[in-house]
Amino acid sequence: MDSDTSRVSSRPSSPEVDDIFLATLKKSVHGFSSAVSSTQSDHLSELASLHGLHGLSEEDEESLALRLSKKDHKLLSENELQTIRLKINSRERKRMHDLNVAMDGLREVMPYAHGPSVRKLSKIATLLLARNYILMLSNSLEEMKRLVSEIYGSGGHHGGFHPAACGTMTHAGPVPGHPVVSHASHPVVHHPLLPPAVSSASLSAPGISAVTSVRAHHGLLKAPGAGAGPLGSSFQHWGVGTGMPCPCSMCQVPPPHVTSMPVPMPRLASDPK
DNA sequence: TAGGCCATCTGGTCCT
DNA sequence: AGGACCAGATGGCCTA
Repeated sequence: MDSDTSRVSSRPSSPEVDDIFLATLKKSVHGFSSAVSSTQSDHLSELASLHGLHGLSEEDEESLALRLSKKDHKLLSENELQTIRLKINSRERKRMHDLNVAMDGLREVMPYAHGPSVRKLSKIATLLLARNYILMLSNSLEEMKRLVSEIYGSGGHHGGFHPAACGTMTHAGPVPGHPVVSHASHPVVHHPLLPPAVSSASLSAPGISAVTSVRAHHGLLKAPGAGAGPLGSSFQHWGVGTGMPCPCSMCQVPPPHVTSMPVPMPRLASDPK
């Protein structure tokens, strides 16, 4: 959708239907259906009359157009077909709009600078960043588990720790040095998922420089370091104050299986594509 | 002006 | 059969 706020305002992802319809008509005049002499309602009303239907509302006419048999479709004029096409287009727009909403939701939870002065991540950058973020969090979790095992033994026993102690530790908030610290509420951060060139230096630059840098380094987003993950093995996970991992069960959730390669989305049926 | 990003349209394919 | 999904084409907007 939009790559910056100015484009958000000037190019909404869901333009008014009237505008779209007018644009479509305008395109039709220059396109395949150049003879637009009467309204779609007129044509559908005529067709409805053929089917013994009268006094149709606009919605009725639209649904009628969609329920017509193939035989009826052959009888449709270009305008009726265009009405159906508009309906299909509308659905597609809605689908893409929903996709963009989901993409915005993903951007919101990404550890990246947000705000009116910062350009939105592009879709591809958002997806690549999300992937690296997930990999990084998975690696962090693995590291946590490893340290817990080292400290409390292989049995994973909590020892003298009481769950109440959890509230005073990592659950209270992001620990300095932890990747989560560079979250949306911190506009200027050292970005854990990006190469140094696009981390603190780039993000601290005003305006578009941040994402411009991201775009200039797309390739770097694609390949997290093998084994060490996006952050490398030297990443510091634990609180500076306590230096102790949280031993509670929440911190020991089995990590998801992480692969170093993108996992293809499952397509339910056999898809030759 | 070229390139990047995006929204939209469109036709094809798959699924329910 | 209708809707969802997908990918290619197209054109607009913006930035360097």
